[in-house]
Amino acid sequence: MPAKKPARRVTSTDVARETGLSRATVSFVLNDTPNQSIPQATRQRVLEAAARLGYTPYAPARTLRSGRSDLIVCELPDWPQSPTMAEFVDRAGEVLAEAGYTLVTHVHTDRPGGLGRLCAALAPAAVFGMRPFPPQDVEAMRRARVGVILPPPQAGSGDDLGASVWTTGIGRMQAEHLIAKGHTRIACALPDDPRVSDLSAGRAAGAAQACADAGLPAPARSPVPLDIDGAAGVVSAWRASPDAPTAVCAYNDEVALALLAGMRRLGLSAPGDLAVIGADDIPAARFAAPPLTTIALDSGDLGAHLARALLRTLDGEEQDLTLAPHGVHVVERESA
Amino acid sequence: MPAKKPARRVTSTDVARETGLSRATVSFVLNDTPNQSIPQATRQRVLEAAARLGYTPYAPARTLRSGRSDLIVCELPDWPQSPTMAEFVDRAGEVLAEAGYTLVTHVHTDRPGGLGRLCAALAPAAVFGMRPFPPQDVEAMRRARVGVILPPPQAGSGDDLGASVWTTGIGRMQAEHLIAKGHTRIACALPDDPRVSDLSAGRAAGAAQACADAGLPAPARSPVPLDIDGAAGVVSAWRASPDAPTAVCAYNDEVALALLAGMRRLGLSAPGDLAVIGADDIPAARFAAPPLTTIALDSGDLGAHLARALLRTLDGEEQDLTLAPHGVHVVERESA
DNA sequence: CAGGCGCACTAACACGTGTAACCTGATGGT
DNA sequence: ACCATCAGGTTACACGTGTTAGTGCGCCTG
Repeated sequence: MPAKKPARRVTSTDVARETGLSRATVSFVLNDTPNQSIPQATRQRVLEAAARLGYTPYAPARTLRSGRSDLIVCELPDWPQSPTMAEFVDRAGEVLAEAGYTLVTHVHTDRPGGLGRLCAALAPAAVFGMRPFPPQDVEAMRRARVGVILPPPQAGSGDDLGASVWTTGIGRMQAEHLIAKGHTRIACALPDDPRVSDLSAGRAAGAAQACADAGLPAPARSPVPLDIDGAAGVVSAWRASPDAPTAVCAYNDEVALALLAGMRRLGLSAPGDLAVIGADDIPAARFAAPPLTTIALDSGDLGAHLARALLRTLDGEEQDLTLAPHGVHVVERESA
Repeated sequence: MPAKKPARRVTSTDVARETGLSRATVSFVLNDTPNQSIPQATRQRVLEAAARLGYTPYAPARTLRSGRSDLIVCELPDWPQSPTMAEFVDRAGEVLAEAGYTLVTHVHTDRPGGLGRLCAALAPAAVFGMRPFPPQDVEAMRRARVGVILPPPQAGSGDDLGASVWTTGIGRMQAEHLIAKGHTRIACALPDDPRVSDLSAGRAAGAAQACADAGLPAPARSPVPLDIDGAAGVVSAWRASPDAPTAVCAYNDEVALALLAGMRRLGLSAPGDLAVIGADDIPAARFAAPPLTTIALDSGDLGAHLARALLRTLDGEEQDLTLAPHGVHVVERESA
């Protein structure tokens, strides 16, 4: 491997010259364009030359010509990413690759406009994420002629994609588990991180629905600081209140772990003094004291499912995107 | 907002027609090409029309013309991603954006070739990641004329980027902390996940270096299963061995949490019976019992630093990429 | 043997952009 | 009076690809 790089790109013109054919014929072979009669011998000759020269079609030119790129952008949340998330992206990418698309991800930043600039640079066929995009970015995507945007910008915050699976469904399942265990006074523990306020509100709303269905009072919502003393303070406040909750739905496993640590400091333990259920099933959950009961979802399946829905929408079918809560289930350990 | 979408892209021809100027003049204004005399009035007119029409230059065409794209790909590892990771990407993206580049990420998958296809589709200016790329992908990137690849493929696994900061440096600092606390018999706890075997080996090697520097015997390496019983088994085995370790460097916080849980099951506690130090400072670390001492690194700074090094390399400077361990430090809690 | 027809292939255009080269008046210097 | 210069533009080409509209040519058929 020489250090000098001539830096000359191998184009389809090169393989045309190599085979003595025209560039058009080469293109027909490489894309197996239908309604073209090309003898097997020629076909072989082209493929061989292409492989020998190491020809790779230049995507920008292809995109320019065809008007649409085969890229799909997935916006990753900046909240702590479980291995779950990697699996989600992995499976979604697999499904999309099968359909000829290429998946790239983009980590969300607080500065708005980043996603918009990205879409201007990529001209992707579709963009999807787990929560609604800021209007500024949506505008940029529209200008970049992005075909499909998920969740759709016009959907209210109540019935969009994020709400259906990652939020409402999870919160509901948390509360249902606690209710099945006999609890009647339930609280919701929310993080005080504003970045996830919409998500946490959604999960709490799901829990509230489950309580209403069971004829129970709506759960109180308390922000929980992510340090031991702060969490202990919240627990003390709960126990001092007139209708003290006996169980709590934590926004996620980290909030739940904070609560368990706070209880430990107060000499309390779960589930006896207070049952705690988390969400996401992060690896640390099983090592907590006591091991944390939580909600897991098979995000691999979810990713594949979502990707398929996206493909259908790209094909023009007006598709409703309310996802069935595929494989979301309770992982029962000891804390609830 | 009408439902009908004419789906016509706004091109620079449109703004030329709108202003009554030629397309070239428009281009000169929008890129403020030097050595062109354009009166302020015309300039204003163009900018205004561009804004009014919502013109966005079409990246594929621009890339095709200029030969180089402004994209840079960052391959994210599929190991559990701490918020740390998001911060790393965020800061790196910020620095690159200042220089006119756009950062996209791609989550690593086990199937090789994914990254290669991505590069063929994006034709990025550079690709960087945290560990060496498989040869198949490197070949694809070379064909796609990717300018800079980090870590460079020819570098051995000993001195590349990943080894310098994420592995050796961290392992060394773990061991140094334990040695400073008076420990002389140290063990290393490795995960049994093959995906991170190279990383964990690097961290263990760093710890071994520190021990050698202090004249201590090389630490034993034990794989730790990520469940309580398995971890407890490893701890028992250590204590039964003739030269039982008094402290252990865990590959990361999750392994450390597993060890703490295993010890708890055995009725042991840290740091009295066995000191445990983790790495990464995940949020759950501070909620462990006892709170976990660990190594944190300011990955925001690290990302910015790495991005700047990448930019220098793109500018042609032959840059050595051994990163100074920026802001890696011990977070001392109670477990060690 | 003229005409029609499928085969194998090619010439030429379009996509949207950046830029080098050229053009046209007006002005200034000698 | 004449050339040089310069402001303020425009024309034309290149980038690499996909695709439409042909173009010869051999073969079959009436």
